[in-house]
Amino acid sequence: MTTRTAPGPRERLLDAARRLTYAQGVGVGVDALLKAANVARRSLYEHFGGKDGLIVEVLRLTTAEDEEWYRRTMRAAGDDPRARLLAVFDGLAEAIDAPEFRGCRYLAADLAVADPDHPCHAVTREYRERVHRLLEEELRRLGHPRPEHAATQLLLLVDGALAAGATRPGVDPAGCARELAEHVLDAPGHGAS
Amino acid sequence: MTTRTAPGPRERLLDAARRLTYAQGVGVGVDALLKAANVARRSLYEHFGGKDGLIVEVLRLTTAEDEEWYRRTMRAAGDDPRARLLAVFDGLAEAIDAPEFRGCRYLAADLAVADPDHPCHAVTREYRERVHRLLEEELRRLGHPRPEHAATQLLLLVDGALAAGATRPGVDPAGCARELAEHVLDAPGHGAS
DNA sequence: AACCATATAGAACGGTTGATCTACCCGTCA
DNA sequence: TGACGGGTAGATCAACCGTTCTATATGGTT
Repeated sequence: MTTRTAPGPRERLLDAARRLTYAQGVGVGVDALLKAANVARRSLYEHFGGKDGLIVEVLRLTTAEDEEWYRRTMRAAGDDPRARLLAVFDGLAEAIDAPEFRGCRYLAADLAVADPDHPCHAVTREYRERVHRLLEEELRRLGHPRPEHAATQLLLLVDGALAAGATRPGVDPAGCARELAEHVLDAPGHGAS
Repeated sequence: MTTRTAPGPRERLLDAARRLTYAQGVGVGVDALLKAANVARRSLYEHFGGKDGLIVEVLRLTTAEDEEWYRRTMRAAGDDPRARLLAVFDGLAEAIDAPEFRGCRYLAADLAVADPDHPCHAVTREYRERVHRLLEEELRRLGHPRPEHAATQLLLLVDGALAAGATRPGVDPAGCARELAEHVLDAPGHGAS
């Protein structure tokens, strides 16, 4: 039963780690995490087995949230598949404009963790597959002739927008990506006059 | 005078750092760099003042090389601006296919170094501006109605392709990006029949 | 031959890392 | 009342971090 009480050490740790690993990368020190979460050292190792376990759990949590963000964003955009897909880029624009925006946390994690067998890569990979399927499904509803290919293109635009948003302040990457996304959606062949 | 003799400690360090910081990120240890370069500890601090100095110098070096790569790739593609711009994405496909490919080193550096005042950010930022100008100039030659905007879009496609190439093995991000790049180049209004 | 800049090799520094451990505190439930 | 699980606080550990140091070797110049 998950009643609404004061958050325990586990939740505090997850919340602090979500913020700190995004702001400073997965290289944050354990001490900083403990201090930010106001949690005893021991609790970390009891709940997550170590720093790596905490990081992977944070990724699991945020991927689930972000996937839900895609669903919510599209749901709020109505029924038209085209509008729903373009709404993703409008939402992206907002996210990039946020002062704490620092790029895609999953790309950052993948680039920062050199070991290809580290469990965090499996989490990020599955997340991308889920988003890809989400987009693909919507493209199918739109009647797109190549939904899988187009989904890959949209995902590339999302990644590009997040990267540009993190590295080129002052431009409007989401807007740029949105224009290109329109070209993706307007592929010939799905004759929905 | 820079005759062709056996590479000194400085060059060996730069070469080792270029490889290791790309393979393992800028978080590589000094010991690993020294061992890979077969260089005495002291040489690092005499030549670069410290690890940060070495890293920044590596970024300066590789950005110069990569900018030259853009020029060379476009030069080899002939005179037609359109072919020259699309050739960039063909070259990207090759780079992504290379076994040692691990994404964009500059994006990785920007995401890994949290301190916004770290000198490495200035290097990467200037690099992106230079590439942007390169693309913009070519778009101008093409007679594109919005060369600056289109250059931003092409850069976004490049970043997206590099990101997707690093995180989604099996797909062909450069090919996807190339298709979208064609849409960018085909913007209406530059009446080149 | 003497000198000097430039290497190398490696000890040692203080600080920090992630992880383990002991000691204690407190609310719950038997 | 008493035991116990879960939390805190903090000492402690080995390992590693980037840096500085001394001592020594090498190669070219005067």
